[in-house]
Amino acid sequence: MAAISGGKTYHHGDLRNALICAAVDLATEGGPERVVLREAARRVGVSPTAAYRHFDGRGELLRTVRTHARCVLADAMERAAGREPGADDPALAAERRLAALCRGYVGFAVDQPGLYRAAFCVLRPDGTAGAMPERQVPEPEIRAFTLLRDAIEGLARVGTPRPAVRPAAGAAAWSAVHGLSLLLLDGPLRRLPAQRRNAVVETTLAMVVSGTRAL
Amino acid sequence: MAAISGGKTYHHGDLRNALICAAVDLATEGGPERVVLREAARRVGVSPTAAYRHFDGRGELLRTVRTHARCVLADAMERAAGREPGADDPALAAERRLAALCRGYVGFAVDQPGLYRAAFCVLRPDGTAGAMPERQVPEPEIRAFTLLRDAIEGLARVGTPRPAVRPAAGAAAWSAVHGLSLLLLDGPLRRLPAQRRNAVVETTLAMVVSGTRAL
DNA sequence: CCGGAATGTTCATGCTGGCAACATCGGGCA
DNA sequence: TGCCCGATGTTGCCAGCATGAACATTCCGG
Repeated sequence: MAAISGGKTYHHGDLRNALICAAVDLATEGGPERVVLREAARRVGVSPTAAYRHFDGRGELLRTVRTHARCVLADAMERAAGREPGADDPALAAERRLAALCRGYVGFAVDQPGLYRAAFCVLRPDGTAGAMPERQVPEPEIRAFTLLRDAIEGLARVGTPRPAVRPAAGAAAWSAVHGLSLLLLDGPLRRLPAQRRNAVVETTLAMVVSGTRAL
Repeated sequence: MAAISGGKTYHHGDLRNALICAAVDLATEGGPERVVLREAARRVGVSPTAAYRHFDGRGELLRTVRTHARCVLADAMERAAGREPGADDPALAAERRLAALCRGYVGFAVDQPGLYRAAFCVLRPDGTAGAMPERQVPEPEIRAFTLLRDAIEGLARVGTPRPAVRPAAGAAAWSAVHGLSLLLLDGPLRRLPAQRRNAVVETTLAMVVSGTRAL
């Protein structure tokens, strides 16, 4: 992250990484719209156009930040689930794990609003608004989603009365925590005092868990 | 919306409204970030700075668009609920109404992605990132939310076993449909074929309805 | 040791938001 | 009736941003 020598050389040596770090910092501070090529370059101490040697443009840089943010989010969820004490009843344990993952999700969003928003910012493919499906890269799986889906599957496996696992159940749970996070961040639930906020989170989690069970 | 005479006069006569219309069109086409003062002015055929006579700046214009979009969203929800056939069983009717409202919500988001995103875009208060709580205008109630909350209250009133209506239940339901909408629009559920998308919507609705009942 | 490929820099273009000074119109008041 | 002032638009200007072209420097492999 930091260059070894203090002596400034013409070549930075690790510009790409340095730019990513700066951009992540920017996103952390002010969300995706704050991720600005010139500012990232400025912080690294390099001319703006230098970034073009390593990224196609602002979009590419933002995409990289987004990938990083998604990764950090999933890590936070796993950590939250890891802290959850086990339970003798496997069904209870599965429920607790799902709830813990969701809590981790929302907690990350609240603690790191900028990064969270960057994790799900929309990225215009490019200026050409034409047809051309071209790059049909299926887009790497988002680990946060995988975690939720697996937790729900686990819930279905041990649950009583062992509900059929609907393929869309993961998306439903994800919708709830995602929407909740955004409403808490920029939405109308923004200024909720911590106490009330917690109540909303727990209510939503209850809805998700029992709603999933009933699917 | 349109000026009566074709003859261009120095004074537009209804610039504020014309700008709002143009801005709404822009939002419809490309979401809130597309709402650009200069472009709106250009479409109306007026100089950019003229807009400053009617709006404090881009933020004000966007805020107006947002208000409009929220209103249109609520209208769409009410229309969707109105189309829903009644039921003899009041509990069933209440459930149907809630589901219909939710379907209207998501349907609007999918049909009008730009407007929907504008309806919930985040608006930096102003450049001054200082303290100064100042304008504590409690922000007008969002009708879409009110509709959901009332529907849930209605559900609780006639439901069996008549669950206590949790104050946060509305927020939970809102979270689900909001998150679902965003995941469908820009999120990873973007490219879902209509059939699969419908399945996800219905599953989420089922989760909301039964999850709310279990609260 | 040297020349090409990487990597950075400067310069230029075109977009945006925003401010100040100036121009024009139109309605109310003497 | 006529005139003046405020509302409304305009031109000019500046700063910040994305992006591309042409040029400079450095590093590394043959």
